Amino acid sequence: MPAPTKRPSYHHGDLTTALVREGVAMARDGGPGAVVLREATRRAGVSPNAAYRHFADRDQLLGAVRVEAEQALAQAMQAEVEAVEAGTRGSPAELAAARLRATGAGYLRFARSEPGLFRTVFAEGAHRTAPGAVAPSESVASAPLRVLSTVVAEGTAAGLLPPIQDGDVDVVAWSAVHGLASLILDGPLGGLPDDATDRVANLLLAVVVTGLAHLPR
Amino acid sequence: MPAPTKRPSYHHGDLTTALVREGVAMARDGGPGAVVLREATRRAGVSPNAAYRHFADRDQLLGAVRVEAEQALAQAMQAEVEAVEAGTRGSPAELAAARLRATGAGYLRFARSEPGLFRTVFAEGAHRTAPGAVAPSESVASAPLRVLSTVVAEGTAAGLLPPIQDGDVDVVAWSAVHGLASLILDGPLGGLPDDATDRVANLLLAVVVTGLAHLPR
DNA sequence: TGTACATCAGTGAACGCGCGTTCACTGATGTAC
DNA sequence: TGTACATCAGTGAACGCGCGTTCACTGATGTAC
Repeated sequence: MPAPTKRPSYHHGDLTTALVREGVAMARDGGPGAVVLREATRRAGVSPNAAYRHFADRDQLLGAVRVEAEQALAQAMQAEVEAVEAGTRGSPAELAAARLRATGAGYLRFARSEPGLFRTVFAEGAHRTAPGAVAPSESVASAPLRVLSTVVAEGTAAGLLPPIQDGDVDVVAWSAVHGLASLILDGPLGGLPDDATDRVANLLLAVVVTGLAHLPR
Repeated sequence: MPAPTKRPSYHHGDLTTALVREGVAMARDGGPGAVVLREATRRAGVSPNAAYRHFADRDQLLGAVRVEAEQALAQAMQAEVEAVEAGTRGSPAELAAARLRATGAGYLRFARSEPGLFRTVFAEGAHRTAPGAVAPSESVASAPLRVLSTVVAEGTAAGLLPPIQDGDVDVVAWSAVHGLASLILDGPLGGLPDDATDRVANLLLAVVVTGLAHLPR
């Protein structure tokens, strides 16, 4: 581990960015609990209380880290979706199905390759809202949800998915992959070998897309 | 809050049981993080270190609490499954489908009504296993998984579910409901009004059962 | 271009927190004879 | 039935931990005139 590089002047320059960057590094290694304010300042080569010029408290720093993690997740999903585009084949509905599966596959890939960041997205208290708050489809959606919603909208337009209450399909699809990710990361599926995990993931994606497509209309 | 009742003798009598009971109460109120060893002894009217005659450390106490939570979850699922039995109607496959949906509904009901206990079942580190550990279907299954597996086996026998790799259907079904539960408890769906949650839950259960039933064989 | 001064971004030292856990000890219990 | 003694289940006091956070302060910067 490199010693914190001496900064040239008394002022850091961009401590806000530096603290978030160090926070993301900690989250990547150890999840949300590992995002420790004092450690972030240490790594940035600054005294602990310097952080309070930039964040009201530790929770606000964690919030900023969470946003980064969320964007990384969205990018992983988007990348997987766009990979489908390449070999365009089949009917619009078939393409839409492939893209929907890819969205889920990207989600699962990210959860498995970046467990710390994934857990950070769902850090305790991060989503605590007052009862009766607006549904996700009605509020400003998070970046990952926006990726999913777009793909779902295309699937609906292509006739693959049923034209039901806006947002419901998103929640169903999201739940399925999120559950598998959770059971792998923090549940009894953690010890599953990679090939079994892949097999189950593919089955899950197939079941959800098939189930949505075959729903009574 | 009642003061700890004076116990008649120097010896407690059944401190192990008492500590687990208090631990469960704390978990119910605040999840796994709220299971505090010192507080458990306080409530049992005993000095903190007395706990160490019964548990090696705090983690072992939490483990005992987790087992209780797991059994409560299994009971909630089982109760919902058995409620279906009452009005027997339709083909064996239709009955099996109803029972499978009931299993999921019980899971979701428990997660929503006992969030603290539900979170405790999946407490951090609870399921941490060495890589390459056995799959859940091969190991001694947890009580909730046993309930699910039984219902899935019936569904397979009834021809509702595809005869694929043993355990895979369980994981798919489990993932779906677990994901919704997680998104509600710790994710962005927390603020959803009850009726919307119910609607989405029913949709999810329908999609999974439909998807499994319509899978290419 | 130079200076006065408000403002901003750091420092250094210290707190309190409440926990899990350990040490050396004592009161109560049950069993062998 | 009584006593000696090993064993078990509690007590009381104390540690160290590392954190988040606050206080009073100082060095650096930029703007008005």
